[in-house]
Amino acid sequence: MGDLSPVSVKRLSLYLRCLRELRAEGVRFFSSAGLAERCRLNAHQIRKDLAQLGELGVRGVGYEVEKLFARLSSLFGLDDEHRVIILGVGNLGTALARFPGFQRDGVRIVGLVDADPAKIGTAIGALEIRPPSDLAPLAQASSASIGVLAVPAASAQACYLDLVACGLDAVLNFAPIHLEPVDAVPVKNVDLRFALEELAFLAAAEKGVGTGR
Amino acid sequence: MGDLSPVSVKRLSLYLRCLRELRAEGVRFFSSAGLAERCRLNAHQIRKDLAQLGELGVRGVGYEVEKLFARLSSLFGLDDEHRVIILGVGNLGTALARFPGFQRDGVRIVGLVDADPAKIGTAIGALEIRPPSDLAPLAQASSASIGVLAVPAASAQACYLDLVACGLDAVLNFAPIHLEPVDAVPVKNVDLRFALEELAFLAAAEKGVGTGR
DNA sequence: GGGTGTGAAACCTTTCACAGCT
DNA sequence: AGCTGTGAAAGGTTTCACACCC
Repeated sequence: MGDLSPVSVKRLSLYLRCLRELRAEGVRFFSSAGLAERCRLNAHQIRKDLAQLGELGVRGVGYEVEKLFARLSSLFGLDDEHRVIILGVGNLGTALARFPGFQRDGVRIVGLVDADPAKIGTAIGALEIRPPSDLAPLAQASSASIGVLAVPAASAQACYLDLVACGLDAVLNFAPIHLEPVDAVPVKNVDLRFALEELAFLAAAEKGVGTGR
Repeated sequence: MGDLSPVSVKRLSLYLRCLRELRAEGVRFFSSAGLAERCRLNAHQIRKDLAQLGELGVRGVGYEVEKLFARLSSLFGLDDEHRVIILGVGNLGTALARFPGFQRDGVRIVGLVDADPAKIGTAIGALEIRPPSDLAPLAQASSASIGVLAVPAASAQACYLDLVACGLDAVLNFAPIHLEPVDAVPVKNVDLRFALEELAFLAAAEKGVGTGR
């Protein structure tokens, strides 16, 4: 089986979301065409994506919701819960800690760490904010697998290295700086400014600005 | 000149960030190879991307920082400031309102809107939070071009339509729901849960879980 | 010499057509 | 008949090689 491409993984994640909806609605079977309509892609692509994971469908019938849900959950490692530690509990860190999507369906936040003495000891929901010195024991005790960086750009690289040292498997970085991956610990950089600039381009294009036309 | 592909636009935005750094460092000229090293891409791709925008470089010499900076700024419509209105001033909206990248280099937040009566009248920085009924006059008075949705998923589609009705050019959506574009007002959906799931996949792959190997 | 711009080659992704199973 | 899985075609993107200009 060939490796999945990142763009394919992104779509599979979308399918998983749709499957959650279907499950909640009590649907048991569906076709690629039906799913296509729900997530606005075409049926060909969905079949290609799913076929990569093995023969999950039944010809002439379609796909079984539970079976595919189980397959995708296991693909994303979501049947064995991912434990997440957030570094940096400013506005963004707080928003992430409270974001429902970070506390559901195979993901659980198990730690909040911030260097600000004024914040240490306070809590968000049921989770207390801990000092950086507690990071390593916290990571070990909770067997966390994912770190989230919501710290200023200046400290992001150092914090990333701390997370790597704690043995985490992957890091999600919100600091507006490109982190260099080390030791095969993958980083996903989410740069909000990039998203805004992409949009600025679309907005400018709408008006025909800067395109030379 | 053919249209720029989204993936190309994303890279151009990255180049622009690097150019800001180079400008700050007082550099006046650079080569595609030099930029490649700085942003970890290959020089071929950079030249291809930049060549699409016209003959910006000088053979045997390289690119002039100021010239390219001006070209990219105008491409993104950033020389004429983009004015941004944020809908939904919860944790995420507050984080965005305070995010430095949303208040710099051709982007300015000009309005905060929230339906919560307890928030209306309070301020973030110099900006007062206004009720939804103020949205239309606010958008008009400030000639805003970009709307940011940081509202719950349930109200996102309705809020998007409100923004469209106000004549905005593009919308950045953080609600975990896919918005259907209408009236050629482009939407960029930023789903934080997707980012996390992509990462969960990478983390799981590290351990060889769910891949069948 | 040095570094850009560009057409061709290699590579990957998406779309299509249809065989094959129920 | 209906819908999936798959090999082939089409469409894009990235990489390469080299002509061209300073």
